[in-house]
Amino acid sequence: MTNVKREATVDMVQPRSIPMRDIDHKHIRTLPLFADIASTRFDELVAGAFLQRFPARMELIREGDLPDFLHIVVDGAVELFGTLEDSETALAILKPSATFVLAAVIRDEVYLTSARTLQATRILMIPAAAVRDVFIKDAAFARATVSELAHRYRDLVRDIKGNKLRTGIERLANYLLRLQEERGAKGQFELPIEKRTLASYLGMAPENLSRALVQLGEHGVEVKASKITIIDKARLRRFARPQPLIDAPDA
Amino acid sequence: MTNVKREATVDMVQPRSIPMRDIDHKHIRTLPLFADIASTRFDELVAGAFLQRFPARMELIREGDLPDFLHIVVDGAVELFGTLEDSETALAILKPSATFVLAAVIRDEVYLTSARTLQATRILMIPAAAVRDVFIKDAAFARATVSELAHRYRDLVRDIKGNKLRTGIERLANYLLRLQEERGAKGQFELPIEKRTLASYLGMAPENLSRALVQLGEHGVEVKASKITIIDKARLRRFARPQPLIDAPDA
DNA sequence: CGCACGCTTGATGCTGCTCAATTTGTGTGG
DNA sequence: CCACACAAATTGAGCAGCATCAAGCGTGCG
Repeated sequence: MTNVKREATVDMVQPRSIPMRDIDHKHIRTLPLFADIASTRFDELVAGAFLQRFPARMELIREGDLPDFLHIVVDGAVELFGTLEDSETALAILKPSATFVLAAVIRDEVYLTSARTLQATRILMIPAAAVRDVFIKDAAFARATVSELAHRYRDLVRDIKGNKLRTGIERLANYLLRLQEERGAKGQFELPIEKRTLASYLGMAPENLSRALVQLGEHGVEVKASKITIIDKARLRRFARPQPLIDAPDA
Repeated sequence: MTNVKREATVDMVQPRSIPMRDIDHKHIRTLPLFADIASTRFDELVAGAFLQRFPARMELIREGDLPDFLHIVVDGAVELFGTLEDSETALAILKPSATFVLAAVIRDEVYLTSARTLQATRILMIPAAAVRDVFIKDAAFARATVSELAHRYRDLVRDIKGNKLRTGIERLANYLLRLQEERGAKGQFELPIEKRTLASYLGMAPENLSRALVQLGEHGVEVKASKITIIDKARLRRFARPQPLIDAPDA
């Protein structure tokens, strides 16, 4: 269950930092979190925001620190992970337009998780104080925040259920089914992240993920490096027994 | 990790139901969720609310159903649990003044968890539609909801970290330390819930909880039935290695 | 008093972790 | 473009943690 902590291979790289007002923020504006907010309030958030580009494996935040910024993944991928002594475990893999550390920012309490980039990634960083300020003044933003948090809360509940009620290989099988849906239900697709990260997210040792992928050969899956082919979806579903209240049907 | 589902022993008991307007709601009014809400809005919530008394082991809600009410534990205790086929696992143990299914009510989506009473319990039930309505109209309530949800979210994150990074006996040791703090740091206290429920919450089989309690005899704990005595707290802490970012220092 | 249920204890086996060795893949510099 | 260096992935062997099955014990309640 526990993986040894990896050190970042890239230290002290100065990420490029661009003031938000200089860039196109139409896309950000359309995110559910900001869609209904008043324009003046949105400008307030944007005023102090920065879009930063980070290389892969860069630690973005560390658990225990107080939040300075709300983070939004613009492109790339981010891993949220928790540590205990020198073990760590992945709690979530975040893709574009996901926000993170919203709960810590709103409560102004220390981060419970650390975060690192999994690939070259651009992050929009909005000053925490501005978020809390607009949150107080703008009811639409407050409501959107609730909706976002409730959504995240439900994701965590599903994760916990899966972790406690299924075996590792079952979690893997369901993960592959979900991934296939995301990729437009095609039979063949690539794993979007490294296997060791996936293993950590699924709560298993990397060695066991390897073995589990081999085992799924018996259940309609073919694996070649990071290329997954689902040969017999019905068979895989029969093995995985996906369940709507665990396997995330909601957006 | 999985426990066989228990059937409720009490069926079809008609719980006593009392319209909220007839009872004392000063206490409810002071909960963080309602403290800053406008009086007229609070009356709106209370208008359709009911205080119901349930016997032990009564199923209150079932995962997959749509939310009719926001629930608040007035006294007694409630278990939130998730099921998969005929296994189940406890996700949370709720004590007085805890609210539950807030996320489902706000998003108007199906419950992800079921709930049952662990003892005779009174629950305040506020119609879901009223909650959503006031949530839209009252910014203070919206903000309080965020704070509550963010708090719950963080509790779940801590649970996941503990589940993935510690062994069962370590989770137990830390649970006992936390319980002792709640009970005013006295050396002796009672387990507040049945051991089988505790086992499920801690993610272990009831048999293993028994054995784990015996093992903790080596680490400063004495157990007699449900009476726990912490003989040597320093020793127990040395074994448990509690960690603030997992073991809930925040309210 | 006896039955039911929760708890305990023992025996056994599976799941999945750990350690170690090898192979594969990837990024870097020549 | 190739060679090298390093990280990731795979494979095997052994073992710890924990579930399961089974039997016996204690206690509260009808």
